[in-house]
Amino acid sequence: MSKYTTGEIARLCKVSVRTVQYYDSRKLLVPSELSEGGRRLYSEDDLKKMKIICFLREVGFSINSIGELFSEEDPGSVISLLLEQQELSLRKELQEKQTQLSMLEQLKRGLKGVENFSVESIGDIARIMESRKKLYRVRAIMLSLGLLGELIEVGTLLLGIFKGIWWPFALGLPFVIGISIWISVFYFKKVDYICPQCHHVFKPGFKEALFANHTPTTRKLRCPNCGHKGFCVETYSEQAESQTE
Amino acid sequence: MSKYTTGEIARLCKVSVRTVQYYDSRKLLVPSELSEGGRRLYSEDDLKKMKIICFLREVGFSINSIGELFSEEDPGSVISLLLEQQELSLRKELQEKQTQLSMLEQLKRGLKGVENFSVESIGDIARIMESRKKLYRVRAIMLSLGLLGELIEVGTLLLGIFKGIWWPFALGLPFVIGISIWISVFYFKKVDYICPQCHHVFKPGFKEALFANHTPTTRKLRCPNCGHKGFCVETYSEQAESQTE
DNA sequence: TTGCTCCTCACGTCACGTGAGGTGGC
DNA sequence: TTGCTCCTCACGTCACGTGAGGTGGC
Repeated sequence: MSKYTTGEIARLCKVSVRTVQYYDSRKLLVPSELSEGGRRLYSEDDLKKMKIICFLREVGFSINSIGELFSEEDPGSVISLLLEQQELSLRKELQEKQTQLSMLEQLKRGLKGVENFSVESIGDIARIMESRKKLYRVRAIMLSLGLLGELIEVGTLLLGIFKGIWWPFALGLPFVIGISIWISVFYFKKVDYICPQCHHVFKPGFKEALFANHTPTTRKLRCPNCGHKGFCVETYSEQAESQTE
Repeated sequence: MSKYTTGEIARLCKVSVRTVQYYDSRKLLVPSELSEGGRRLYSEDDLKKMKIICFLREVGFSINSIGELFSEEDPGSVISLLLEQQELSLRKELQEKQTQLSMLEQLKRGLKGVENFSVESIGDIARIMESRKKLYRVRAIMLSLGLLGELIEVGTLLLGIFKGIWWPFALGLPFVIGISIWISVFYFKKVDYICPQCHHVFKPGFKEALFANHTPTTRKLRCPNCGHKGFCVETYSEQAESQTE
């Protein structure tokens, strides 16, 4: 029966000598024999056990979990529980990494559009990213309301053309106009803008915002803080949030 | 100008008080003022900085990296490098988690097929999983050689039938038979079996293996260690590997 | 005065890595 | 005898968490 030294076990299992020693200190894999000089001597069974330990570590189990598994008199009852737990935690970590990666990508894309970078730009982008989700909801509400208006308008118009009944259209028109105005005001309330120059967050005048040159996510405004006039990125208004709370 | 206490900063950034204190000790976010009683007082700018720090931490940056970014006089030159590094490490971690998860799934599936579980069963499954990749290669070699044999046989046969030229077929036949035999021996050499009873890894006699009842990955054999006769799982032979090294 | 918040040590977590200084075994 | 391996402390890593014992501020 051949015996393995610490270094041999380490090499055979592709780990460091320190790891083998550490598993001894944690009572995970205590060598079955010690030489007269106090050196660890591992048996064939020890090697097998070490390989199982290393495999379980590769799958992500903690040393404590592996220890439990080996010390349990009925490992069959523990193993399935451990597997379920581990799968859950792995899925969670996977999800987390994916979220982090997508946030990183968004940050990268956001920084590409920044002309003169400063650390505050990161704060702007973080704010934009966070508010993006909230703005999606706001825009969804706007869109559905707008569609409702369209539906009423077209419906009553058809009713007038084909059936000669015009009073629903007459009644619907001011209603639809009302919805349109309400949508504009609602959106205006929910939205702030970030100055690309001084990173100040502000709400422009209603008139200025209404007639300003704009893209889907920016609007050309003058910053009330530094006076810079340029395309300011739209963001969810924090005040709007605290009002609803 | 309002000032924030440690607890307020913590609440606004959704971290613990300890974390805020820790960032102070790490010189990441030193409060801009101290009260007479020695309490930390944070300014509006401090809050903004803390939000940026928390955002970068959510993306997975280390405290050291964030510290570098803030202490650099030209952060623009550092940020893109940091972003690249972070993306690389995130992709690596993601890959790792995915590998772990798929290994866990394989382990779960493997354990379902085990009748009486013991910790050694994990070792068997680990061995099977590891050897699976290697066996794929072995089987690929066998398959391509087998196809070559088929091709020769069919080709020369057609040549005989349609052109009346039979000597290639006569010459090819023993060649193809030779290939077949060589394939069997080659495969036999590369493969060991695991006893489901005592987890002993062994190589059966060639004749026994040839005529034994089998499935694609198991074969009904008698274990030379414990005498148990049952379906043993095929695994890549470690000896075959050390011979080729 | 009473809660509540905050303060500073200082140790714990997790799985080892990294020396330092000494020794076993071929 | 000379390398090489192995031994045991003991501290470092990473980003905090968790008390303990004391105090500021409303």
